[in-house]
Amino acid sequence: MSVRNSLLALLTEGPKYGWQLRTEFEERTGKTWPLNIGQVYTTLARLDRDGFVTAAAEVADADPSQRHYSLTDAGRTEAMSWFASAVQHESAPRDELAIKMNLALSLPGVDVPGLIQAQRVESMRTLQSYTKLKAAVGPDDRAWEITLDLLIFHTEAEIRWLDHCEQSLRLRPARQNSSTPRGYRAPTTAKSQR
Amino acid sequence: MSVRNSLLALLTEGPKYGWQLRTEFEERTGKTWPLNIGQVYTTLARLDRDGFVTAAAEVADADPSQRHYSLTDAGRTEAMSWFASAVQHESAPRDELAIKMNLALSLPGVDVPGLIQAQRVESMRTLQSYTKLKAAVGPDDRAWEITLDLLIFHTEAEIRWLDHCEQSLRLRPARQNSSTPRGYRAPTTAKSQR
DNA sequence: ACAGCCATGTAACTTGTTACATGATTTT
DNA sequence: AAAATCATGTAACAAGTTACATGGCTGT
Repeated sequence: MSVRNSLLALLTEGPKYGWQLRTEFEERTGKTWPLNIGQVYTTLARLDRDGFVTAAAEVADADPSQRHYSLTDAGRTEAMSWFASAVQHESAPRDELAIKMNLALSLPGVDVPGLIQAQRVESMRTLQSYTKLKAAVGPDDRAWEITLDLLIFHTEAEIRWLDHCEQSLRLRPARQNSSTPRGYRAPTTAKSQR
Repeated sequence: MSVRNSLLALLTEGPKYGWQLRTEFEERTGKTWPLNIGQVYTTLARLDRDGFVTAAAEVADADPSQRHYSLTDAGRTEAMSWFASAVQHESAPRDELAIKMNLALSLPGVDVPGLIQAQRVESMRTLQSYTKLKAAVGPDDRAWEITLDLLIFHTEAEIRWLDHCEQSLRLRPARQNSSTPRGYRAPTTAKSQR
């Protein structure tokens, strides 16, 4: 929903056209997340379909090649409620790293220490690149600065967690999979279950 | 790709059927992310289409109502390379909270301190629920435990970041939007620009 | 008999995303 | 004249997700 909501948010300032929305989105988020121009148009079309925006007929001094969109009442409400509501993390998108780690620990033959090390190398590389970028941020560019801060905080948390996992693994090595599947419809001929 | 990769990973242990895949996924990830059974079947169908799994013809002692799938060579390669590669965070999915904060700061009329406070309340509520859950984890359930640890680390990082933003805001309040859009095709009749 | 779980699958939809086609204007 | 930038849009696909339909088996 990020792109969708972002376009609605930008349109609270007044009618804007597709190319402009992309430029403003990228500028205001510190150029962290490039936005494909095609996606702007598909998203605008869907917002139009859903009644959140309409093509603005009259915009003063507008280039005729620019198609401006403006918020409907429903669109304005939607944008406001986005800002008013907190981002949920409980029923959040599946965390790929956590899932991977869990499965790696429960499957035989996966090199868990290797996985941890590879991920740590990658995360530290990422963290360093953020740190370098942050040192080069201009004094006025708060967007870029706080975005980098969040990314840094998250990456640091991830690295701490990797250390944590490694230590847990040292104390209690991964079992070679003795889990007995439960809860399935047992074959009538009892035996099986590897 | 999380669901897709997880199913491939689980199938490295041998042929399994849809319902079993759902149960094992949920058990091995600490029941953190419920997996709709329908999604298992749609994902399996797509994996089949893409040549990563095939319907396993012969599984000993199998209930005829259970349709087992097994990995193809391509599927096994895919699963292995998932474990071998690090999760990328640089070109990562757009962080909704960072985007929201940036837009809120750059738009007039958004109650940024209110937004921060609402998010903090939510994040602290989430953190507390994780902490309570962690206290109740059984000694054997490493999956659940490390998953909770990651969620806790991430949530703590987020709260610290919210504090950080608030302080930045105190030092340097949000401007009432004096940004002049640049880089667009200027209307021939110079003037405009709101 | 009926509820509930095990088990399969399909249809439909959402958001994100890219590749492609088209053309005007501006700069080199 | 060619290249870059501004500007629009469509087609098509990936992945996630839910709602619905269907049926067998198990326990009360």
